[in-house]
Amino acid sequence: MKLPPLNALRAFESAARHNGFIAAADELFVTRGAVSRHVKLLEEHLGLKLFHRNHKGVELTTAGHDLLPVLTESFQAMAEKCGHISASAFELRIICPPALSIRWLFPLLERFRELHPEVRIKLTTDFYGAKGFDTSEYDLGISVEHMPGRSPNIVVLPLFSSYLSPACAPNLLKGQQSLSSPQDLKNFTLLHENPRREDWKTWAREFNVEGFDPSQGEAFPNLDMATKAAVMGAGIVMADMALCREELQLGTLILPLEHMKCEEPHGRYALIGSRDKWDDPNVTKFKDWISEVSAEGAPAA
Amino acid sequence: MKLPPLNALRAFESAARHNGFIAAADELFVTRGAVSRHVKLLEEHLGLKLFHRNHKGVELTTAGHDLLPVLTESFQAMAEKCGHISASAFELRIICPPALSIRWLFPLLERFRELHPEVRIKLTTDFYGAKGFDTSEYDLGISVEHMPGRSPNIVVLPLFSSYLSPACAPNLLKGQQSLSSPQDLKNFTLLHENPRREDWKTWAREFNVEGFDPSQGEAFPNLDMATKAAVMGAGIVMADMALCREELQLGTLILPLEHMKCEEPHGRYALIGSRDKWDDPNVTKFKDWISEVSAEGAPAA
DNA sequence: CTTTTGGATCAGTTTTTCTAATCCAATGTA
DNA sequence: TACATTGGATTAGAAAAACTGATCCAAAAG
Repeated sequence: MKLPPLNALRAFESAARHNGFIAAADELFVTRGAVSRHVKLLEEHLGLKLFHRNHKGVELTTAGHDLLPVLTESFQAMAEKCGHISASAFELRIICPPALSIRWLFPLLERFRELHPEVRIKLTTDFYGAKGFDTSEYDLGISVEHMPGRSPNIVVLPLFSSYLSPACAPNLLKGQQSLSSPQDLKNFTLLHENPRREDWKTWAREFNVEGFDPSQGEAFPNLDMATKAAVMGAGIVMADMALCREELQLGTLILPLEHMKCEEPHGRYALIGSRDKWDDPNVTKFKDWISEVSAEGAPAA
Repeated sequence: MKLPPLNALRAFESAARHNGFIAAADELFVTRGAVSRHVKLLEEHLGLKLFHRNHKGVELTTAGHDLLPVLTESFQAMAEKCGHISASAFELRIICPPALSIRWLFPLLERFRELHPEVRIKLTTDFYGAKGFDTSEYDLGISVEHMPGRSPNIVVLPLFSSYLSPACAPNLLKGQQSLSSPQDLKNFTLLHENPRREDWKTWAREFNVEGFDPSQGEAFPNLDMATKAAVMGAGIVMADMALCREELQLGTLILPLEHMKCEEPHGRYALIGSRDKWDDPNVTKFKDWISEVSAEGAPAA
């Protein structure tokens, strides 16, 4: 079956729903005549009357009653879906792990919003989860990314490197224990970001340090909290230098072994997204903006 | 949400389904340019791309993938429903009880088909069923109708009267038993149409006949069979004179009490239908035709 | 008896849509 | 390397569709 003229279907649907051509005309922003004409056209197309025309308004025929619901449902479904899709065109769903989010991205985001007020950013502050970056849930992700060979439809844009080095509150070193060589670490509590990274271990491996247990100490759900704990003097955190610049500047954290800093060994901070959406306008805006922001002020040089 | 231009939606749906604008253009009987334009328009309306344009054809974006199914389903549903409705416009569903159908309507119907070949008659030969004439299943019904006061949205068009009188095969009266007064009926087997009518009883009441048992005898599922049984000499049927004109003419049935004939006491043969459809073109064609046919040759005058 | 309500209709105009021709880029083919 | 082929984009002009606004009409309400 060939579909009747769609606009005629719509006019009929509206007229039937409102039980009158005038109401339909109002809804569709046209004149009564236009609606009348559309309905007539549809009736001719189908070969039967859809309305009984009484002196007072119209009333659906059996056929009209039969036809109405499927039209209403269909138009409704299409309108709803188009609405969602259209709304999603102004939406940018970003996922960023906690420390990076709260210590870096979040404060910057306001500037992006000023620059592109039409883009509605939905930021999720969390780790990716077991299956890695979920392209159906998020348009972009920001985190430390191991560059080579991801899934083929994932694109990675490197942003900046960061460096790992042990950090602690200055008071911690005012006691009996000194911390001038890595071996001294055995006398301190180590503070860990638990769920993902094994930064102490990698740092130790990187510098071939032995004589302390890099898994000893206390664990936190993310690096932000571990860092805060360090500020409070709870121990020594393997700090991500890009993420605690404020503490370092204020002097609430110091780097007792500053000469021993290694580049994030898992990779670099990067923006990732699906190839599909990589050239979407909003994604592009964000890409451009974040590249600039990263270049301008990020690395702990 | 305001619906995007419907024709653009259709063009996109077709293009997406075929994975190409050319195939869609063929399906919609337009040029490639038209499809291209429609899709572009829709994309502008939604504010995002629905296709990735590669050198070789097109490929749906995430948004496109998201949008396609609801469109396909909706258009499919609408097309199907319109198809059904449109087909029903050329259909006339008539129900007629067995004896009337086989003895009167059926042979005449060929003439109607010649006159209006575009109307597809679907004749159901059966009694109405417990709830009476079902306006949702049938457009028209033909049967004996008690005129006054039916359900308000049922219309009745009287066609012709018929008459009841006992009938039997001539041989039946060649035996010992004669049949010259109603009281003689007690010596014969009565033949009944079982399911609906109590014609013997009403006839007896009509003429105040006593001295025989009007419920005695054999029953058949309809009057056609009872009449045929009478022709075979099985007994005496309360014949509907309009429905056994052939037998009476041929002499295979006779009316031993011809002076005692009563008009169908339940009413007259009539066409009935729902008020809704009473002026539908096909219904009108049938009304006009059957009125004429009835007037011209029906009554057993 | 007049007004109001709700739809039908028509001529003329506006808007949309389509076509047909031409481009363009990539890819396979000779 | 040349060259046809494929599949989409683009454009101006032409054709078709849709809309308006005025006018009609019939029934019902005031």
